[in-house]
Amino acid sequence: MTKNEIAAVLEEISTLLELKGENPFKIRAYTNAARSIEAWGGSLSDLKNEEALSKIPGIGKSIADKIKELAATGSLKYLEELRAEFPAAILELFSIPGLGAKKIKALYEELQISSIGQLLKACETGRVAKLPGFGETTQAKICRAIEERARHSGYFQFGQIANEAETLKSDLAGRPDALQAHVAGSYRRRKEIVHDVDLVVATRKPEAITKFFAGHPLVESIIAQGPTKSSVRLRSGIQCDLRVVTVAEYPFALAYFTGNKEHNIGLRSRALQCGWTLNEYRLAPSPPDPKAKKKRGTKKIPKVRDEAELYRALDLDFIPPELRENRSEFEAAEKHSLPKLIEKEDLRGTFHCHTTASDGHNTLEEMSQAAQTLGLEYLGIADHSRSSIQAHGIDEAALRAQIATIRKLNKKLDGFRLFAGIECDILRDGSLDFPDEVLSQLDYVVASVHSVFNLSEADMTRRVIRAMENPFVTMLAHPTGRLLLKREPYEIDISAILDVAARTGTWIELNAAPKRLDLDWRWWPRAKERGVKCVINPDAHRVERLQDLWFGVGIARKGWLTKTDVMNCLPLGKIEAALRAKRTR
DNA sequence: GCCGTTTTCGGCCCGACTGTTTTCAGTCG
Repeated sequence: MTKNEIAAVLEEISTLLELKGENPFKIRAYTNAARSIEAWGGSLSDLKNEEALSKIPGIGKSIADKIKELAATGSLKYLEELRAEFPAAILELFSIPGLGAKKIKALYEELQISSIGQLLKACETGRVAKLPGFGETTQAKICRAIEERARHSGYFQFGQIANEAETLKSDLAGRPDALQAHVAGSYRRRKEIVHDVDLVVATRKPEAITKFFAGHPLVESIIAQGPTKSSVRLRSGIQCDLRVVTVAEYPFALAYFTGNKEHNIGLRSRALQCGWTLNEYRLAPSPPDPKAKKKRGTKKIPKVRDEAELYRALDLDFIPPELRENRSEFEAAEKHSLPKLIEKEDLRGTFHCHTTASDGHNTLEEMSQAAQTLGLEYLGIADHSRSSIQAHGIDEAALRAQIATIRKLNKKLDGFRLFAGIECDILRDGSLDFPDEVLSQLDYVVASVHSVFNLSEADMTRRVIRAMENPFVTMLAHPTGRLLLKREPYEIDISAILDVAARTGTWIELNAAPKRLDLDWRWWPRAKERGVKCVINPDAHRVERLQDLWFGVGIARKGWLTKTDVMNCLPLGKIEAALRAKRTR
């Protein structure tokens, strides 16, 4: 049972309690616990440990017991009992926008509807519209939502919607009536998966901005539209919300809609301690609470013109959006110990790229040229090794030829350097796809798993560790093999992998391809603690995809990394020494 | 069900929008 599966169970309990009409705060306690587990950086084995469990915020005795039962047995009696009270398919009704617990309960109790199929039928025969609290409009909306649902899942990789988000932002910012415009929400926090795009615009003419937004060519349909808030569906299928505020309200709205929710609660409670209330529009004096035994503070409310001043007002250093996940950023901001996060400009080169020699779409020369255009000082070429048949892996002869070409090209290059590497398959038993004699000819080796994903956690961990113990292995690529929204990570003990990385000096890749973003940002603070070095690689199979490095930097920032944590921030002169040093450790 | 520099009991974020109502409940973020 993985961390995310446990979170999913807590989420399901919360939904079932909602259907039962339980105490809303109890329901929220389960949702909070689920989110808390998801966001938590620890490993699964810690979940069996009572002390570690009780340190996770939002988890008390009752939920801790349930998690222990889940971790130990893989099932939970309490959940089974709850499930028995409703038909299994009823939960899928929650995926229809506009349907919540109350409406689903009514549909179930009045019309015995417990699946999307039954719901569609009932809408088509007009029975839904006759229920109290429903109507013709609601019925038609449900029909449309069911059709919409068939077209997309509602979840998107960050990279899939980045273009739309940036286009809308710059088009809105370009309006003469827009005084400020920004993308907020999970996109701004650089979450790997987003399910909507939030935009905030400051203006004196809300109607003009709203009208422009609703008529934008990227907008496919309008979901809701009011004086300050509009929701639309974009062509990609993602929902996009626009909030229109005044200039004075803008910093509050931007912070509020950037979130995340737990971070906002943290900000609000800090405001309360000062005797203020914080919402998406302003800081205001807290209304007197007749029940309060003692008076709260009544500090004078300072002027707030931007987000930094908002954080300052709450006695905090500015917290970069990527860190706003309620994972100890408040403590660090209070103690002035937030790290100076890595910036895009800090990257000097990168190591994991493919060419037409294996399954890439551009030649060595084209990739080299593109890297120089991006302003990089070096580029490592790591084509697939011979066992990766599906990726046209190269054999020893082709590899030797590529090494020779790279050495020759380097003689012509000035102020830029190509490194000869390989993305070497880690075979089933943890041995590598080429013998050491071949690997020793290269400048570096990227080791990765591309086959036999279904080993047990112990076997997979042993396999990867064996590869990492080879001194010629410079870095471990995409350590969990996940493909976001497509393929689950294979079972592997990342905590153990990080220990071995620390011991052997093996760099761990942050694969910047938006479908991977692996190793996950939640692990990086732990990696850093143990002195493990990161390398941000685009895994580019064509020149355009070198730009994925940008996504990698976002995730590295989210993992609290600075430029000293990331090997490819080293300039050319130092990276060569670092590559050599890795082999002679 | 969780939590505590005000607390072991009594709080727990709250505003926007929609649709069905005729002053508000439900949903969403």
